[in-house]
Amino acid sequence: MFGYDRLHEAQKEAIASVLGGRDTLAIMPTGSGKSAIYQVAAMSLGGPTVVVSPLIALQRDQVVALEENAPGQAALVNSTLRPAEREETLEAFTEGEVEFLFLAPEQLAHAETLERLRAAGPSLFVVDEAHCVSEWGHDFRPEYLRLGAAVEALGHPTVLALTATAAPPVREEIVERLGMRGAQILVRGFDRPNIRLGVQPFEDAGTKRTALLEAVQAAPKPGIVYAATRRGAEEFARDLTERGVRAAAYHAGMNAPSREAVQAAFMADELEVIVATTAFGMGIDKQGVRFVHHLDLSGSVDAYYQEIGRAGRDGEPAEATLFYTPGDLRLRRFFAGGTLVDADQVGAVLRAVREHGGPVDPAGLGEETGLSQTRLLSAVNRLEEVGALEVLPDGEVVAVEGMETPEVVAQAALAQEHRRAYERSRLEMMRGYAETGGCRREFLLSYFGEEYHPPCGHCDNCEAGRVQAHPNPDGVPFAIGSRVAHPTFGEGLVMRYEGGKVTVLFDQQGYQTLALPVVLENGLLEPVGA
DNA sequence: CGGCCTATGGGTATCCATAGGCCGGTGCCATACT
Repeated sequence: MFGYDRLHEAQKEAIASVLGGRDTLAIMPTGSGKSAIYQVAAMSLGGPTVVVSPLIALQRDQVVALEENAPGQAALVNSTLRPAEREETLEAFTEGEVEFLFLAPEQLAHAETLERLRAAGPSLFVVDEAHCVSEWGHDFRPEYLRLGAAVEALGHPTVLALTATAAPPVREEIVERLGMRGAQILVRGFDRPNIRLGVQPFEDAGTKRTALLEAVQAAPKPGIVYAATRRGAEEFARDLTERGVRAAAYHAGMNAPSREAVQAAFMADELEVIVATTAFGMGIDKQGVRFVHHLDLSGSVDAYYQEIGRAGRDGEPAEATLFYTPGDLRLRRFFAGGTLVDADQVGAVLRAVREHGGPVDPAGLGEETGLSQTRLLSAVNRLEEVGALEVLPDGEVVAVEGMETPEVVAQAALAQEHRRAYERSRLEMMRGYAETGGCRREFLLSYFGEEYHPPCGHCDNCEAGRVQAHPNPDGVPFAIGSRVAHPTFGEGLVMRYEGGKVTVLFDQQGYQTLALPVVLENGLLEPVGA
């Protein structure tokens, strides 16, 4: 029906899991046929399917793809529709005339829309690009944190979450926030052996920039350069053009037609190099990208791996080099700070909600509390996390009875502190990648919880002969993947060993790297559980 | 968080030192206007 000759094992396993009624999280690389999983599962199940997708462009791509093999079976609902079209689409879905309905999480904030989806009796709820729950939900697109409530409101159809990249804590959060029950987690194919990994360290930004300009000029193309800021992307694209490279910038500050034109030109090989902020990439499946270089480091290893994963999709040799100066960390530290709300602001929001009595739309509390929309949502999310507020499916909030204000505010502040610590620790892991003397592939794969025995022979450190064969696994005091407890950081998961240090992913504080002699001398880590 | 820019004060140097403010990434949606 969808034009596939056969399915590979991972797809079959995921489909079988969904058809068995199990909530399923499938982590598989782009191009491995994640769409086939939900398409085949959806057609084999009785009821219709709701697909949550973060970008309108992705929703359109999916509908176009389905239109070829299952005409009339897919539709989308978003803000670009006229009221009459929207009405017609929802009607068709409720009547069972359409199998697939694509929408962004924000759509589920309408009580009426949610009710009509419920009336359709969906049997499958798909969350595409599911890492957005964890990456975007906290401050940027808070509706991502409400998807679990929407699933409940729809009568808990089977949940299928799909993503290409998710480290263990991100997986955990997806499962928890979506309210997945007895979740089956399937992980496939993280290693991309054809991508050569490297880092080029520099003392100052100017020298680094010139070196990257020269590297791009000399490199086989097409390729992608990631920059941290819009201005940085534009200036770098301009300098490449002056050097005779067909290059253009891509970022969210450009108007829609320019963005589309740049992307189309890159896809059609009219452009050799695209210089982009993080705005570029989701849904891009271009085969012959020969390099993904970074002018500035990414905010996390998760983001970095996703970005370099756009190289070498054809399996042919490709390069991923990070051009690094320690000063790059500055801007990332700022971003990792997130939207800060202090205890007073959290308290003000809680009081405003209580004074209101019944359910209230938090967006309307701006005047009473004197806070911006972003801060309001941030405060609401923190209060929800500590159980002081309940967020209804339509986004309105009610105060939970019987909670002491000072206690709640202190807890919410602590929750925010943990979130910050986690974000900071993720950035520290990115710095760890930039500064490691070990096998870079082993570093990346262990970050994602995959066992790998270095040397890989295809990263700068391995090529320079700096990497020793893997230390005897029996020689380490705590097995990789085992749980340990620390007197101040609490419990965590042992991630990796390198150069006399051990990295532990703590549940509350995130990634911490500890000096092994100190740990052993002072008995700082204790094994936990069986 | 910290580099960069501008304003200010001191004081008369073909301006310097310092303080303070500004800026920086990702997209949905609703609303007002042409």
